[in-house]
Amino acid sequence: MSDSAVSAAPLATIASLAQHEGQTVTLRGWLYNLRESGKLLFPIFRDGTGTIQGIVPKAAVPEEVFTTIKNLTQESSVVVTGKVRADKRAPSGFELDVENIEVIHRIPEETPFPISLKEHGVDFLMEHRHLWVRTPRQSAILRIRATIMRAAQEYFDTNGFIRTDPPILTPNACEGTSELFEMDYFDQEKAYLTQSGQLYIEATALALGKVYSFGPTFRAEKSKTRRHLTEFWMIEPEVAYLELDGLMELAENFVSHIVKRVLEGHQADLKVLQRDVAKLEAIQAPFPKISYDEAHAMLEEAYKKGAIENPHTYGDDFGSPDETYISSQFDRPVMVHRYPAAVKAFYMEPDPKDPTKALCLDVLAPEGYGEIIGGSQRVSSYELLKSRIEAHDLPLEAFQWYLDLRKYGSVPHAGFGMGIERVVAWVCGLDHVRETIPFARTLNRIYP
RNA sequence: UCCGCAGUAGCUCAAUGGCAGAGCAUUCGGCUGUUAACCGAAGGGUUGUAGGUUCGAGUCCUACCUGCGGAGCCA
Repeated sequence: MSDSAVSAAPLATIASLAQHEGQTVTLRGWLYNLRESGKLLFPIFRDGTGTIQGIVPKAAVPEEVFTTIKNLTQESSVVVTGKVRADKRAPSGFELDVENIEVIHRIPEETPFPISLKEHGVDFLMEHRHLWVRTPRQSAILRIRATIMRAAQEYFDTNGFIRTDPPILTPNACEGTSELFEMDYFDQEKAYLTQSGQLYIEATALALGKVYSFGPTFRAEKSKTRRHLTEFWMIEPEVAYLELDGLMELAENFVSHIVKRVLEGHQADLKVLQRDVAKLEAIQAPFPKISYDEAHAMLEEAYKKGAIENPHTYGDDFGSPDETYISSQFDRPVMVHRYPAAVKAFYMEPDPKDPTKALCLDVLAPEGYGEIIGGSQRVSSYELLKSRIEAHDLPLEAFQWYLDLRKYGSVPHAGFGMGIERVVAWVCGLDHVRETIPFARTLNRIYP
């Protein structure tokens, strides 16, 4: 096991082994699992890009190499040298004929790696999230998350948007509704963690035309559902002179682009997740668009057929089961627009054709995943906005700067926010958003 | 906050009010094509906490703690 022998072969990653068929390469990673059959060992290695099974016949390697591998423990870190060989029996199509190994850190058997290959409960896994992320499934999700974030930014960056990041510490509620995380801001003041950058990017949109923000947002709501985190990432475009129709077009092109990028780069990961790829391939703009009234009619029909448990009251927002039903009726995301203004935020522009409705949209992901995007055209009239702020009992002083935007060259403008974790959950086919972020923050967990 | 469910070996789970068990993990032994390998053996327990009922409680009752699922709210 000389170091020179180990380092002599060129470095490779497991994901790129197809390019190294027949060559001897060096992999740097960890032991994922070890099976043995007498004088034959089958160590499976992982390196963050994938997994590969090594083959170690006792007769083919020095005694010391065989013994070292035979005594390895799960998740011990190793540098392995071996020859890449195509093999039909291997799930990835390739195997590694191990020639040499260097153990970087061997986990003692008294303290085995806690996460075995067998089934575990949610609480145990979340308690060991720092180790859980090593498993193939979790790694696949995190790689797809990275692509979704990159594709989202790429779409805006290549379409003339300027990224302008709003503050994370804010002086007041953006919408005056959700619960906020509060903290002391030096001596006299309170500060709050942002729940949306929207109001701030309305300001930068009027400066730069097309902008977006991307960062973490915080909600102190005591929600405990598969769709909620207390800390989540949101990407929000805001565009001057954009109206509702244009906003819907932006949303469908944006979402289609993201799904396309995942399909291009993550076939292997989607396979690990056992995702039905055909369902993702159907995600192409344009998306179906229905009004709140039409959605309400669908729900009435569904209730008559017994497809949903409770009737939907006209005028109310849609509940979680309502959204799930509506979205499950389409093979691509459905855009629901023009909700009753009364149930929506104060800053949404009323529909000139029916002022009781707001020029807003929700995008509901298919397969019952529910809302991934919420957005609207914003009130552009100073007087209307001022009266709305007052009607919602919001402190006028705090919104003075926001009102200024309507005082100096106000224009129609619109934007939306997309929750990254919900998109990851949908694209990966997961049943809970806690697996979509490296370290989820939920109502009952802030560790690890 | 409300409704429902659950806490037993490191993990996943059994156990009619009557001796606390299995699989995996760990250790030892066997096996040259295994795919969460398999076969044999060993070690491993204050049954979430505090009370109560009972001859006897993992099991029944009360309170609390922790977690899970759902609702509301939202992305």
